[in-house]
Amino acid sequence: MLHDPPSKPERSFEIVARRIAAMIQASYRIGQRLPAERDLAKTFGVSRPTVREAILSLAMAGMLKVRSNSGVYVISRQEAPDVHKLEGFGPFENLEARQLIEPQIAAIAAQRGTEATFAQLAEALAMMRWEHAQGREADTSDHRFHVVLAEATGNGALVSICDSLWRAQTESGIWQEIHNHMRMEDYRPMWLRDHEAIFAAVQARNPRKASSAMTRHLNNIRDALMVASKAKSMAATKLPKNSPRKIR
Amino acid sequence: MLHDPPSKPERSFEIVARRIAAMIQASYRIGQRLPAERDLAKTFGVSRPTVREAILSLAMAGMLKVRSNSGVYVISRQEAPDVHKLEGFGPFENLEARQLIEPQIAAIAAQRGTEATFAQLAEALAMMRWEHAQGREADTSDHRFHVVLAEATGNGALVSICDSLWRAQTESGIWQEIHNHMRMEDYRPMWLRDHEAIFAAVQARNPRKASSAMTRHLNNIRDALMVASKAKSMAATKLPKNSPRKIR
DNA sequence: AAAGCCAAGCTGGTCAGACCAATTTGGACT
DNA sequence: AGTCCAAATTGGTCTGACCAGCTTGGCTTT
Repeated sequence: MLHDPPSKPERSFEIVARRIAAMIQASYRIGQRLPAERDLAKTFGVSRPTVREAILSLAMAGMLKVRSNSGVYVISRQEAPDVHKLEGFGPFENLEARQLIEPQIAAIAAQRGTEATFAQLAEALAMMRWEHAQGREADTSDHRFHVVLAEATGNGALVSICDSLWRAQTESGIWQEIHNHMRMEDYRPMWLRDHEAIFAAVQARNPRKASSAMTRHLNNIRDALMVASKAKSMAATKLPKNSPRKIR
Repeated sequence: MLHDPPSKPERSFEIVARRIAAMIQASYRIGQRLPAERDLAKTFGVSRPTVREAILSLAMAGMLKVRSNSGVYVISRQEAPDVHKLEGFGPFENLEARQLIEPQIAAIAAQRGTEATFAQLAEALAMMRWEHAQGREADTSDHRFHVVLAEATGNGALVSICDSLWRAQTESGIWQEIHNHMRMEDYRPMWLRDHEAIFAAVQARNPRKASSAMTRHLNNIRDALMVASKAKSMAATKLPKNSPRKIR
């Protein structure tokens, strides 16, 4: 009851999309037509609108092609960015990998970044401030900031890795648990300052500063994570239940 | 703009999506909430499912963020340029990522490696020599060598990344093509020397030497790749006749 | 018998209305 | 003034229906 599903309220079309993707990878060839929407709906036990949303998402991911009044066809057997499946590692392992890679990404971004890059980074920062002002976690903007930085390298492999690591970290149950046991408000100014420093260094086209700013940021995350991890284990031993929940 | 007026039955959600995007760029700020789906449907004179599909497409494009039971929020004023439709990246992008990561993996392996690590690396090297003696490509042993090195870091995330990058590289069609256009025999002694140097540095627990040995190795791969890539493109343009075509 | 033609049926595209669950909000109560 | 609860709001999903273009199979015509 306490620990059953703090789970992800996943939209059902996402589940259906994954099942369709799996079905295709298992037994469909390129160019082949999928069953009709109505049949898929019956197969998966959902309504047609849900199936339509799943198909649309896969079409946008470049996996399917919808031809009106004809059918849905497979145009690629691999779903876009699931190249790296990083699951089952602790947040500390994940963080170490980020510490290895992201400072260098920041350095390259400082060299190769364009005005468009800076604009997108500034956008992410603006959104982060807004989310913080709302008293909300800035997960979306944080994700976007790091991915945009990776995109600035022009290297799709690095984008994919950075994206995977970020997702794996925030989706880890431990990470979520920890967020419940610490006052994130105390850290938000630091997160914001970290990102602003990275942005400034990148925009100034200073690779070394960008790299060290990113290193500092990730070190701060690691420190916070260690504090929280310790607090959590202590709380687990001393507080059986009824710990004051933060609003999420 | 869209020079296809006659027979382009555009799906209505695409029209709605464009209108929403225009609306946002005209008068919305980041973080701001959009009107409710029902209101948008009324505004644009379409049904709610159509609005939902439009919102979903913009969400997948990284422009909007949907929060259940709360609303739809602007996270970027511009549509993210084909982030999700990476058609797979070239071998050079892949190699650059490896150049960023693997030297550091080697350095960490030199610090944390155990006797078991050294034994497995030596095994991989022995296999490599044997495969070369057989006149075969040493892909299996090469793969194993790099993965074992990553495993020596004790970080599962790094193992996964290293493994993914290696697979993506060798599985890329371009990589395979190139192998057909160059005499790999000429390079094998170099590959072997490279790996032996890495192994020696790791076993000597010298992180700096391990890192630079790995860098040298990857630089050699890059050079060979460039030579082969050039040779291939020249062969394609200048030698229509008598080029040893592979049967496809 | 072969060629062409047309209607019935699939299939995606869209619409309308309804209910649910989670979030938000505002007022009532303490 | 602070707390707490219930109603309103909002996205999530379902049902069932109708439309328009493509497909197919049978039928007519040559």
